[in-house]
Amino acid sequence: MSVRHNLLAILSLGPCYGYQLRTEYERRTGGARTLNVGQIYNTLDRLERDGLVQRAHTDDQGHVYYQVTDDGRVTAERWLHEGVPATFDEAIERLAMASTIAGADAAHLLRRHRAAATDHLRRLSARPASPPSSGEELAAAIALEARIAGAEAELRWLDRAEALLSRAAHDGVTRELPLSTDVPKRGRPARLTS
Amino acid sequence: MSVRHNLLAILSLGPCYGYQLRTEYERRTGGARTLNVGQIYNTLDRLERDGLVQRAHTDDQGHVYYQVTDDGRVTAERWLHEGVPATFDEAIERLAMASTIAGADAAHLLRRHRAAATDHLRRLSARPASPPSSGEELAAAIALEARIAGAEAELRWLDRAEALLSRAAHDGVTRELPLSTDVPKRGRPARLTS
DNA sequence: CGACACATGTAACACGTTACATGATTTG
DNA sequence: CAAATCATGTAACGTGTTACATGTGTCG
Repeated sequence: MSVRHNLLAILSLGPCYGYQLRTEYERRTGGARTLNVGQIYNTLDRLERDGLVQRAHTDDQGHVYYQVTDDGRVTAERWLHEGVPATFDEAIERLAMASTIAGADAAHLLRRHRAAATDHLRRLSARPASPPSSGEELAAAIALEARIAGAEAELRWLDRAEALLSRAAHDGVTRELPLSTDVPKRGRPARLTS
Repeated sequence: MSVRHNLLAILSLGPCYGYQLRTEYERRTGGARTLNVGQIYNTLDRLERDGLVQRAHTDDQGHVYYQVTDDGRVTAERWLHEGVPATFDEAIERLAMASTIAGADAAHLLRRHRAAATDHLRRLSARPASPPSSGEELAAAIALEARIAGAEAELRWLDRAEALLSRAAHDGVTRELPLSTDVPKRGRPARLTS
């Protein structure tokens, strides 16, 4: 449910065509993942099937634009702001995407994530840490430590992210990224002359 | 590729029937995830299709046993010991499973994980941390910090896991879990008389 | 012209998830 | 008998991944 929601969130900024979504996706996720182009068209078909996006116009260069429906806008909004991310990875995606979206309350989202992560960590730490006395308990202890370390990491990351956000605000950095306006040029790229 | 490999690793300990695999899976992963039974049969079919397991005998109670093929044994072995887990989650699964398997060199696996994680963290930290001056850089910085925090968590977890393993060895805890021998009883469970 | 990036799409497949059907067995 | 668990399976669906086909426009 990740690519799907990310694309929907981008489309909520305005109509895009498929190839463009790939660029926007990478800009807004720190270039962590690169999307196979085919998957974009796949996902657009599925979003359309579910009534979250519609085909819009085709421009004079043949770009096929899609736009969110009302349903899609609500869904994107909910994905960004409601509920609690189930995994660290999902939290990252949501916050990175939210930080680039005008109107998204990244600071609020961050606080909600932190509350959830704190709670999660508290629950994990609640169990008594008597040393494992069987192979089964040992495996469980190893897995439990992993979840604890993950929750701790999430909290530390949220602190650093908050610092980044407030520093950026202080420096007057405009957080929100509008859809890119520079039109990619087709054809073989000019040779680098460095 | 996770359920698949875990089931294969369990089967490399000896023939199992489907429902049994569910129990073994949960014992060996700290009960983190509970598997829908249907998925077991699904996965067994796919493993059989790929020549990694075979149907074996059916016992007098109707339990349908599966056993690994030679290919399957090699694949399980490789999954546990070769290569480097791509994600934190995969590292957890592998180490927890390996810790319960006789003949698996958990300590060796752990050292390899640590080397990979150290390297990964070093690469992530290499980039200059000049404060982001655009929304795009901000998103990238947030994502990067997440990856760094995750890598740090993995290292800390590996330290704790190593401590758990060596403490268990010192305490004489038998790490390896053989396939459970207690036969589950069918039928409605006896009422708790606490 | 040939290489290469932009651009759209199709088809097949992998894995995971869930709902459902079916039946045996044991307890209350 | 009714309820609950053990146990096997089937069918459908969702997302992600990849390979492939096709075509356009530009640079060298």
